[in-house]
Amino acid sequence: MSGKTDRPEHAEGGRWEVSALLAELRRRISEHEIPPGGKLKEQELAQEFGISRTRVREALAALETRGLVERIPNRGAIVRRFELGQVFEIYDVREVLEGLAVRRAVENADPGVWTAFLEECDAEFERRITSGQIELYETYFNRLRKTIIEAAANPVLKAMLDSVQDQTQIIMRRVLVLPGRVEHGLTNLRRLLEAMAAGRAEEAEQLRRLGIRSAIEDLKRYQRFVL
Amino acid sequence: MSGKTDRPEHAEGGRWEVSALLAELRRRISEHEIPPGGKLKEQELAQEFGISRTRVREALAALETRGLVERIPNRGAIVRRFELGQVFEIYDVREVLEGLAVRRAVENADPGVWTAFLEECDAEFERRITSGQIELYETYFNRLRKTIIEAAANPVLKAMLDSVQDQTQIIMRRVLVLPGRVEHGLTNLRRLLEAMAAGRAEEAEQLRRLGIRSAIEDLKRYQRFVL
DNA sequence: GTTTACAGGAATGTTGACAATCCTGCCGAC
DNA sequence: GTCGGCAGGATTGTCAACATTCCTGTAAAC
Repeated sequence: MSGKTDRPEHAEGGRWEVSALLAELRRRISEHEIPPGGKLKEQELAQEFGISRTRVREALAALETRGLVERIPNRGAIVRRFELGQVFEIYDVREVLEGLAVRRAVENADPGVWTAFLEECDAEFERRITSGQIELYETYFNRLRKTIIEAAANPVLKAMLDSVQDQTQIIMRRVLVLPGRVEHGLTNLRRLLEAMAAGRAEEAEQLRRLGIRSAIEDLKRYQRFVL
Repeated sequence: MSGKTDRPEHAEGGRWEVSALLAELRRRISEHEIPPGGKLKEQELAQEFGISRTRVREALAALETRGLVERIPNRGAIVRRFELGQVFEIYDVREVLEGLAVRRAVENADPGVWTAFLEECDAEFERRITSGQIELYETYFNRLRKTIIEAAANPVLKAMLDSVQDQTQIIMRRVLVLPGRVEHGLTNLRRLLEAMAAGRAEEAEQLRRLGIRSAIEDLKRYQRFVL
């Protein structure tokens, strides 16, 4: 929707810029552009975005309460580093939240939406993914997930899911390349979409939770390679 | 020493004061000391706490990301006012989160903890509550809830539950006084504690969720009196 | 009587400067 | 050679002042 500002230097936006900085920092952290433990220097960011340090600090504080950075007094803000145990904690919560989202989505939305996703997920699609184009799966899955959360129509739920997504995006991307993971994920996904298209909300919720647990199992099994 | 803002000797916490202000504001909002829609003036708070407006602003920003206040540009921060629909949205999420907490608590903690709670919840206890001492129920329930969340041992889950608790404390206190609510709640609670003491995690989770849905049903039924 | 324009005051938004703290490189003692 | 102290620079924390925006009361016009 709202295009990116190519030039942060012309400052007419007032308060809009601090949220732009916030979104940009979220992206950089999620995309691993700034690695865990990386420092976020206030002056640097202030200069880059053409705003004052005070406003940068505001964005940093917001990132802290979102759990993306850690602020040590007098030592600045660093990108938070997640222990494996914390990832499991996050996914324990994520499992029930995503399940709720799927259930509400099935209850609210037209089944045709899910049928369309199901048709898109055909043999040719699977062949292309399993032959190496994993980013295809990622794109497809993110699109589906976004549609589900949208259909769930619960802003509180959406905010919490956004938060956990930010915190775990990188690590789950690493899980995607593990042997057999996408195949397993696709099988789960088809069953999930079938249940959703058929309007079986309870079953869909359970399948979604199963899919998440399955991914976590793979993470546990291969944790030495992921970290 | 003769300054207007001579504070006690332990006042040099630096960053400690801003979190103290944050906690105090959280309390005032939760306790309805500042009503929904009430304004939070920066200068007033700065003077009361003997700190600068900049730090007050920091606390206000944190409250905003926690969803407790609403900040309108150039018009200041007001305590957020919840529509009934938003309360339902929050409780949709809260249901699955509290359920998860109970399940993990049963899995982690010693069953004796729940037996103790169960014994405390006897006929005499119920008589005193139903004869008007509703605050007894509230205290007891909050204690149990805190124990459960503690036992669940998941900081991410705890943070989210704290957040929803802050946002709904007042409205659920109003629900407590509705006809038959505490009686209904106590019955649910006993069954829940029995399941927990017996180590039936799945059943306990379902019972906890049932209890929350039941409270929400009462809220729906009497919504004209609650709002 | 109602509406509109406008000035005065009050509150918020933003900035640059100053103070406190921490990290780094260097130097001398043992 | 290693350890501890010690400036000097860099970075964060805090503040008061200035700029901007919004609200309010007053008065004139219709």
